Amino acid sequence: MRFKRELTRGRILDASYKLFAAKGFKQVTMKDVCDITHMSRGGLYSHFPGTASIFEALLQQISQENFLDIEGEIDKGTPATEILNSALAQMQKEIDHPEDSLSIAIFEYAQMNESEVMIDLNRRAVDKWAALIHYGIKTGEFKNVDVDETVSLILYSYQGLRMWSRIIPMKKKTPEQIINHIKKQLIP
Amino acid sequence: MRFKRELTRGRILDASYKLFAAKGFKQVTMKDVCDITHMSRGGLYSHFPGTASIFEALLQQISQENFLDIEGEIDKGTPATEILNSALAQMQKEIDHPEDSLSIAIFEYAQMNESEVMIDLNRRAVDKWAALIHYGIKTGEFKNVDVDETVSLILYSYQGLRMWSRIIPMKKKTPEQIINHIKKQLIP
Amino acid sequence: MRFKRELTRGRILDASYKLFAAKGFKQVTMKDVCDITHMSRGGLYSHFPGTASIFEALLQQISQENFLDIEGEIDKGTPATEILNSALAQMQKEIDHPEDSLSIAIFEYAQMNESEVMIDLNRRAVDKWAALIHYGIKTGEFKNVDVDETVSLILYSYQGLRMWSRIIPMKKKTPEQIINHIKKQLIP
Amino acid sequence: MRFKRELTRGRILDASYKLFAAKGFKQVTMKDVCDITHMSRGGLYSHFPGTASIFEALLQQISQENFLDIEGEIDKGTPATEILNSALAQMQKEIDHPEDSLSIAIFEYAQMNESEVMIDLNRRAVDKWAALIHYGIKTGEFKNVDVDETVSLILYSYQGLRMWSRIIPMKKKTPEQIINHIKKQLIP
DNA sequence: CATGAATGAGAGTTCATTCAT
DNA sequence: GATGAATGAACTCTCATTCAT
Repeated sequence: MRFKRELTRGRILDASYKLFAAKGFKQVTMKDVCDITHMSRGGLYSHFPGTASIFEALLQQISQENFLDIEGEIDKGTPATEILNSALAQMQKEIDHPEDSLSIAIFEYAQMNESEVMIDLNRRAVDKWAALIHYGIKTGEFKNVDVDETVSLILYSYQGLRMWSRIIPMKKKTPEQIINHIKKQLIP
Repeated sequence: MRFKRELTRGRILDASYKLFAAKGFKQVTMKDVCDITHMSRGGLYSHFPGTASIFEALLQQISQENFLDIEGEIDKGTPATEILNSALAQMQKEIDHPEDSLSIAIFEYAQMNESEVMIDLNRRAVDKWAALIHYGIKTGEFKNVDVDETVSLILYSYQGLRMWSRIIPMKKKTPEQIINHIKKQLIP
Repeated sequence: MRFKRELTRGRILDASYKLFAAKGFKQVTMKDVCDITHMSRGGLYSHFPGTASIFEALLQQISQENFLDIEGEIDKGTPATEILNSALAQMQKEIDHPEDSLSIAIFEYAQMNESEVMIDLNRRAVDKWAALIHYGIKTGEFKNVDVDETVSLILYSYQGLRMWSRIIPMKKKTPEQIINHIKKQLIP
Repeated sequence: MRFKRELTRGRILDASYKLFAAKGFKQVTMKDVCDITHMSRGGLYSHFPGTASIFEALLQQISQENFLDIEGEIDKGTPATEILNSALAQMQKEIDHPEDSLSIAIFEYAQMNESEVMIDLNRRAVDKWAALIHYGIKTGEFKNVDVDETVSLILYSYQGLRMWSRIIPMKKKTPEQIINHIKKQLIP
């Protein structure tokens, strides 16, 4: 039965991903999840004691899927420019399809839960980007920029973009401009 | 009695500003507003039919208060550098005191209401910054940057900063770095 | 409106007295009270935040109604024997009509709430009976019994009686026997 | 397999005894029993269809264990005083350790189930004590008291004591006083 | 107009009980 | 038989909203 339990759990997570992506964190109720999964109240509660718990499981899953393994690529010796392009492409993709991303839900969740999770996620993102830039500078592919400053610039302009792209219609070229700007900072 | 009505309205708006700043938009209930204003349910409803309505009145008020009248300063011939510094200082102030700002509430409100308000606010911000940068370029104070790109950079990195500063503890120098970066883009 | 509020409150208390007397404390839900008072959920909750709160109000009321003012009678100089007879008659009445009494509900409530209320009620009962017996001894109406022991005997056999009379059919003479026993202890 | 079934049944009864003693009857759920016995829902249900059924089995068991076999002792010719002392000692023990006893659970159960069980238990207790007192009177060890009255006094003051000792902190000497009182009634 | 009592919809949560495996 | 996943009923509690006074 272990197996069936895992299956249901997976089904719940998949379904609620869609809910959270569409509605953010607070707006999703256990009833919503019941409805979308066609499960009963009690059944759902036996898997997760609340939406926060479901969301945390999703965060776990996401952070393990590890969108782009920058450190791994560095170790493999992939050129910094190539890694940068992949990472930026991924960013662009998320901004272009904001409805598929948990960004807003994560933000709302973070607001309500003084959890270390966000601090952790942030720190890991900072570390990744810092590693990439250091690496690019060392290989001579990147300009000798202020690493901290550049990382901040990348992360926060990205966050700003991806959150507001959910709110206001954004010209297609806007994220491209930001991404270009970042490239110009780094690539000679 | 027109006058008294306006007073009460003002009292409601002042009180709810605090609520929205502290709790965001969705989390504020009409009951909260009743409690904080010591008004009766019916009384409050006779002024505003719901929290959205209160919030819209606040947005109105804010956009009229017009934090920095960039166009006005340009007309007065204030040096572009000086206007820039004021504008950036204001940004920094808001980021340093995120608990006083409606940023998150605005964001939440925008998410739930496909309202033109956000688009409008955004367009006006874009226009202001574009005007400033054009002006600075014309007066020779600013470098000949890509205006659109620079405006996007400023606005979205600012949004990213001010929203995430509510969520994760941010090093004091982080906003300074972003602001410095912006200055470096513009000022030779 | 103060007046109406008090009226409703009284209505709720009257109705829930019946419920608690019939079903004990735990078994009564807010829904039961809604049903019996024909009030809505929210309306009821605006008066009392839960069954415990209603019950506490009832206890308050009861302890103020002050079934028999033993101290008062002593001050008035009523003969001890007469006071004793009244007090015992009252006990008998409660045991004969157990369905009208909150005894079981009080017991259940006490079990769930480490409240001082029970300790208080108990202490007051002890004090009353002790005062009466001391008084009777002083006036020479009562035998020179061990006051503490007699009070314990009275109170606990009474409690035992009134609780078990709810559970098992009790011969009419059983409480009479106990009461007679008590009288024999005290009256020469 | 008959054997294993009995074992499991015993395990369930032992575990639920603790639950009932700690929480009373109503407060114990089938879930609690599952948890404490580490059994599955279905497994438990295949033994007992509900908490009432478990409790009834416990009552059965208890009444068979026959805490003190008064009739047996009488038949053996044990002196009435000795039997009385044992019986009272047992009472005192239960009052001193109310947390080990089902008293409250029994009471709650009786309230909810118009069952003959309580009437039976009560009748048997009455019979035992009556037999003992008659025996003591016959052997000349006890005074020639009113048997019915004395039995009522013993049983109900005992019930009162043991139930209220769960609710209010009771002075150690209180049960001793009651027990002494009983002894004084019987022993010249 | 203001008041605040009352309504009722709906979210959260817990369990007794069933049933496919 | 045993298992434990799932169901669904029942309860608690909170608010937006209405309406008699």
